[in-house]
This record gives sequence, structure tokens and C-alpha cells, in this order.
Amino acid sequence: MANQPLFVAGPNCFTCQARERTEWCVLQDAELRLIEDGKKSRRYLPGETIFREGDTPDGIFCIESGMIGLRKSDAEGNTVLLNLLSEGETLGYRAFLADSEYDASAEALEPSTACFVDRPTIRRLLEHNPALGLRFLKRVAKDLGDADEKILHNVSLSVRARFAHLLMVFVERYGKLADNGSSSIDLPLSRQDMASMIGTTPESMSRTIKKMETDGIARFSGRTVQIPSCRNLVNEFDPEVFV
Amino acid sequence: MANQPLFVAGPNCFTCQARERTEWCVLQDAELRLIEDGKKSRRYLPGETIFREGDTPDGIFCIESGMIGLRKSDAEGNTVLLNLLSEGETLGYRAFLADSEYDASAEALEPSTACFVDRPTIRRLLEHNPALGLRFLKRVAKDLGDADEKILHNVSLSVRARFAHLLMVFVERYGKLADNGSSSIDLPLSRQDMASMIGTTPESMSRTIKKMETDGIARFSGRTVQIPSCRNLVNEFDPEVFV
DNA sequence: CCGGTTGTTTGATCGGAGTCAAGCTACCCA
DNA sequence: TGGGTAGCTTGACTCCGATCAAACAACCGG
Repeated sequence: MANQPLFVAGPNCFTCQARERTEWCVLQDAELRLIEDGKKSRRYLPGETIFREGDTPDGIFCIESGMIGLRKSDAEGNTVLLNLLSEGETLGYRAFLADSEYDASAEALEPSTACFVDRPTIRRLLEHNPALGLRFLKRVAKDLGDADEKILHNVSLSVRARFAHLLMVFVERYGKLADNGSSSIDLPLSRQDMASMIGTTPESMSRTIKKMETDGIARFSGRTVQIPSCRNLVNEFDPEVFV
Repeated sequence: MANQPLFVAGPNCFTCQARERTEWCVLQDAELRLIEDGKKSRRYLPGETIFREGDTPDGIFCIESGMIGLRKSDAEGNTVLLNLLSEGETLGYRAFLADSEYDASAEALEPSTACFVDRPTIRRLLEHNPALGLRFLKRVAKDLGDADEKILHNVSLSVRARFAHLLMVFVERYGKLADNGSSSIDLPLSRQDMASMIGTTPESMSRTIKKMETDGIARFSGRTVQIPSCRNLVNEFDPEVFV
């Protein structure tokens, strides 16, 4: 085991651990080879843009490591962080598959590596393996469901409730359960970015955090959050009818 | 031409004028025959429910006439009208294609007829004609784009600007251009429903309408709206940087 | 024709959250 | 090491829009 070092020079589709959980899990080895041979890999620094709202897609990106944010903005400079994508996830499929322009920008939130798979390769894969198209369909459908839920939340919940919900999502995605029943998360985002995810300002975000601390819902220190009781957190946005 | 009366007993896919503008336009006659023979048609009265949030889809609906609203609601009774669908449009594809539950309810807003196409038929069509799947993919992708835009609008625009935008959408979809350059629309919705489309209350809706009348942006009488100048209307939500 | 239900309008009030302004912290790099 | 730049926090103020309440209009079934 020590003879042949397991060193891998760069991202490799065959060894990618995340692939099993994504659209690409339906691919056979031969098909994977197509991607592996055709892809172009690149590193992005935090803040760097992968593609910009309005651009025309030439292919699809796949995140090898790091975290990418999808951000939409209007003429006056208002922005919303619509989605977070990490390791193994696909990026830019919506516009590509719909044959339209990007309607949001993608930017690296951490140092990240992403692979680019060009149009001819994707096209060949889709023709060769119809299950891949169906996978993407499901993915877009799920995203649509999430977006609809966000719309409802934005109009019916307070900033505090929306933030509690966001924290709960983070707990599910990045949280570690401690032995005493409390959860802890390393937030993947700045407070500013969290504010723009729930559609509020950094000032309101800051005040909300402070209040939740004094209420014992969560303890914040830097980007680390301790959640003593997930039940209490859930109650913030999904209040129990029965006490 | 008078010998053979063109009378059609019920909805018929072959004579459906709206089909050309929908996903089904890619179907051949033989494929259309499959739907035509397998579909079940039904009438719905205003307020009647076609399917309910949480139900499991058994097929896809297609609107033959009338107007259907997609409504999402939470436990506390808050609701949002997410989308309007009319003649020829497909309904319930998201949950069906994603193999998940409905995440919104569909209800008739006018007297409507809808056809139901069952799972086996859709499955056969998708296998037989891959273009249909691609069409649906585009449709979901477009819906997702719309949803994202709505999220951004809800956080960055005022009730008035959001309503102006909604009116503009109605002008594009249902508007008639008068000879003097003004547009007129027969609103497909009650004020309550418009309020829930832009995420506000009937009271605020009413006040907003009144203000826009006094400002000369639009003239409301019942469900009919006159828009003297679309330019002015657009300015409400997309203010010109250059005067 | 009337009483009931549902939708719309109007008024008065209140509060959540945005805005503006200023100080604070942390980190980068010259 | 220190100054510069982001990001974060805090305070004071304002205002949009929700809420509560009530009057009104419109429509429907009996």
C-alpha cells in the first residue's frame, strides 16, 4: 500500500467521493472517461466569478472542492444569495439545459476548484444515457420546489424566523452533533452573505443574532455556532400548535 | 364547409389551438393519439381543487380551458399564489417528473376544464420521444428562473413596484393594445389573489391601487384596467437611470 | 326581496426592519 | 508595526406595510 503512492495530481472523476451523491452517479465508466478526458479544471479564489448573470453558457461546471454561491442582482445593486453549492455538485445546468442565458452569477465563497465540461461532451452523454437527463430534470425540479418555499417564507416569516430556518438547513448540511445533544456548525458564510440569503441587511442580521443569543437559541463565536436545542430552533419558524 | 359541421363534443388534442405553444408541440399524430385515447377530462368550478399540496401525483394535467392557480400555503394559513396557468398549459409536471409530492395546490380560478393523462401514458411518451423530456426540462428551468426573479423582487422592491411588475406581466399575457397607445387588461384575478401573488395583504393592495390611480399610472374599474402608458408603468419597477 | 357570505375599501395604529451614521474589530500587507 | 480596508456591531430615527376594526358593496340562494 505504500509502494504505489495514492497521490492524485488533480481532480479526478473516478476517485471523486462526492459523485455518488450527484447527477453523475448514473454514469458508466466509459462515460465518465469522456468527462475526465474532456474537462478543464481551474482554481478560484474567494470572491472570484465563475460565470456572470447574462452570460451564455458553453457547458456545465462541476465543483471539485470548496464552495460556490449563486447570486442574483438587479440594476440598483440589490443582491440575493440564492443557493450554495459544494463539493461534487453541478453548477450552471439550468441555463445550459434551458438553452438560455445565466440568470444568476456564480462566485467562489472559499478557495475552490471547479471543472468545466463542454457542450459537445454533455450533449453526447445526454444522448447516450437518457437517465442523466432525467437526473437533471429532478434536480431542477427540486430547486424549483426550494425556490417556491423560499418565496412563501419571505412573505410569511420574520427575519428572525427565516434566519432560524437557514440555521436549521446549515445544521442538516454541515452540522456536527455533540455528545450532550447540542449541535455545532462552522458557518460557511460571512454574516453579510447570510443576510443576503434571507433577504435582509447586515444590520438586521447582527441584531437578530444578538437577540437569539440572549434568548439562548444559539451561541455565536466567529463563524462557529452552538445550538443547544434544535427543537427550540425549529420552533422559531415552525411553532408548535400543541404546547 | 357548411355540410360537415365543425362541432367538437369535448376537448380534443388534435384540434387544441393552444397545443402549439406548449410542451406537447413536439408530438407526432400517433403520439397525440395516445393521449387523446387515454386522457380523462373533467370540469372544475371556481375555487375547486385539482390537486392538493402533499398529494402524490399519478399523472399530469393539461388545461383545456379556463384558468388554474398554483397556491402554496403553510401551517399558519399564509398563502402565496405562485403561478397562473391557462388554456393549453400543463399542470403538475414538477412533482410528477421529480417523483415527489405536490408542493403546491392547484385550484380553478375560473370555470375550467382539465384533462388528466396517466403515468403509463406519459412514461411511454417520454421513452418514445426524448424531445418531450427536453421540453419539460426547459419548462421547469424557466419556472425556476421566474421563481428566482420573484425572490429578488420580493426583497428589493416595494409593494407598489411589485404590483406594477405584475400588471406588466398581465399586459404582456392578457393585454389588448388600444388605438391611442394605451393598453387594457381584463384582470384574471380578484384583488385578494393579486395581493397574494405579490406577497401582500388585500388592504395594502387596495391602497396601492388607489394611489396608482391618482398618479395616473392606471385606471381601475372592476376587473378592467387601463394603462395609459406602459413606459410609466415599467418605470415603477425598473427606474431609468437616465432621465 | 332579503339576509348572509365574501370581497373591497377606508381609517387608525403599531411595530419590524430598513437607512444613515459612527465606532469597533480583525486581518492583510507594505 | 502600523495604517488601510473589509466586515461587524450599535444607536437613533423613519417609514412601509401589517394588523385591527368597521363600514360598504356585490353577489348568491332561498
